Amino acid sequence: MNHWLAKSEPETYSWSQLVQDGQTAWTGVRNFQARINLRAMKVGDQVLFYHSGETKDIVGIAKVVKAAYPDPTAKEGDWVCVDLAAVKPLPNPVILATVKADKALKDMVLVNNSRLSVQPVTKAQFDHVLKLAAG
DNA sequence: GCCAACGTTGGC
DNA sequence: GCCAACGTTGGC
Repeated sequence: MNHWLAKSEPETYSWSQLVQDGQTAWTGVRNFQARINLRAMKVGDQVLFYHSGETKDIVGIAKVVKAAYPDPTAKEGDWVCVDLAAVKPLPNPVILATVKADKALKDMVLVNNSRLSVQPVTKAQFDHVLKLAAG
């Protein structure tokens, strides 16, 4: 199983929206690097849900419920999306400053390339974030 | 509100 | 095919 981090501005699509919807099509990704990651996603992979902008924190865990398929919102170009479902919120959201300050997470893509909207996360990083979130 | 980082576009 | 200019994103 692989682990990922998906980024969204709360104003655009928030974690609470995902919880309310149960699951959603993760559309609108128009970035080559992110597309590679989308295509590598398998059903059952776990995804950290990160809010950029106001709060800048990892707030919940989602999972892939449908692997990459053509993005219906793409007018042109070979873009894909996946379906994500909410799994559970983190007991304590992990803010970006905490991630940055933690040596175990210094290689996270979130730290080094925060603009990438779909990022790979190692199992060690994933587990560490969960540990931080547990308090 | 500013600026750094990154991606994309367009002229050559 | 290179690179400058520009637009966008996101952290501060």
